[in-house]
Amino acid sequence: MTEHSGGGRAGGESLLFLTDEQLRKGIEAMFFAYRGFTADPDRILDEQGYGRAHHRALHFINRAPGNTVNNLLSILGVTKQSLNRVLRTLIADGLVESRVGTQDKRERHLYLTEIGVALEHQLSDAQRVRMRAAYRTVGPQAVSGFRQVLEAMMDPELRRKFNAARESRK
Amino acid sequence: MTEHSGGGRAGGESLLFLTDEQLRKGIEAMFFAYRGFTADPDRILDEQGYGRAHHRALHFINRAPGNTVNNLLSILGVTKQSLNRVLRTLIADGLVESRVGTQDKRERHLYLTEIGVALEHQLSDAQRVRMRAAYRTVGPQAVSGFRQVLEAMMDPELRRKFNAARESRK
DNA sequence: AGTTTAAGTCAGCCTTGTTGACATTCCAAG
DNA sequence: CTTGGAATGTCAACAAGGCTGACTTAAACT
Repeated sequence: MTEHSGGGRAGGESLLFLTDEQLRKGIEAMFFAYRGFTADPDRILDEQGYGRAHHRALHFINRAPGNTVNNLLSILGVTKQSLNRVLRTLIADGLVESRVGTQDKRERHLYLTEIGVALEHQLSDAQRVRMRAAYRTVGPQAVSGFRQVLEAMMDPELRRKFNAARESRK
Repeated sequence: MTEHSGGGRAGGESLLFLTDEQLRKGIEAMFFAYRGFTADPDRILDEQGYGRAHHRALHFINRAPGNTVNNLLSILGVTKQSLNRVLRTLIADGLVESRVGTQDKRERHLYLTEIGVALEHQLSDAQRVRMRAAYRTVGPQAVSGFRQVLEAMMDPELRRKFNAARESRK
């Protein structure tokens, strides 16, 4: 079952980076880094009485204003009941606006209000501060590798969506 | 509030990798990649009636057998009540053994049993398959960058623990 | 006219996190 | 030897945020 890589079968270049031990370290690093990655926004969210789910909604509404609920659901990968609970509070609190579609009136298009944008900026600024510091520390080449590995780890369907967004925003 | 990087102030090398847009893409990539990263073990855990919390406990007990509960708590960053609930089921199911300390009998040292090891392997194998595929796709240099960025994003205290483990296992 | 789709809602369940209170056991310092 | 504090474990209660299932409404498609 366990595929033991590295060791004997190096070709032109060393495959030592594929040993189980190296992969295990990568797994742990991913766990610890994700914690650091969410720590700062989590603190802000907590003060405002929101959670990580609200942050995700704000992020993706901000990224693609006017997106429909269904679209958001497929990006976030949660049920509509779960998303709706979050969306309802954001709309009630005046951070998100839900507009009836002009083409198809069944659809609701989501937009951040002014104060929604303000909170989203506060959250993403906090997150970017950490990420910018990390990026600066390691330099552009390491960052390029980072992004390559992350993309390769995504589910293909999500990678498609991820790169589609890249297209539309240049 | 927003710190606009990139654009004008490039020195010797381009700082375009530090623009808000690049950082935002990094944040999203992290979100999607983490989902892919946990997807495979999550499926296995679900079949067995366990959750991600059980996986984390199994992982870190396996990594450092004989670790105390307190130590595990500080690594996982949860409350003892939360960990205990998970630990109790794992012990009841015979996946984890809790031995009273010989030096200090208040401490409990945690070990995986044979079937605990078996499940841990099943889980980490699934996770490694995806990571190995990603690593192979992008090559050793990208992997090195990946690891550098992850380490730089961790909280310093956790980075210390992370690297301490590297020491002890070579 | 009938079916499908988008969205929303209600109810109930689960996991996994949290606090707070409390008991036990044991080490170590006075 | 006693007592304070540390390590562990447990109970109860709660919240966030997932989930399923059932059902409504409105609009669009066929």
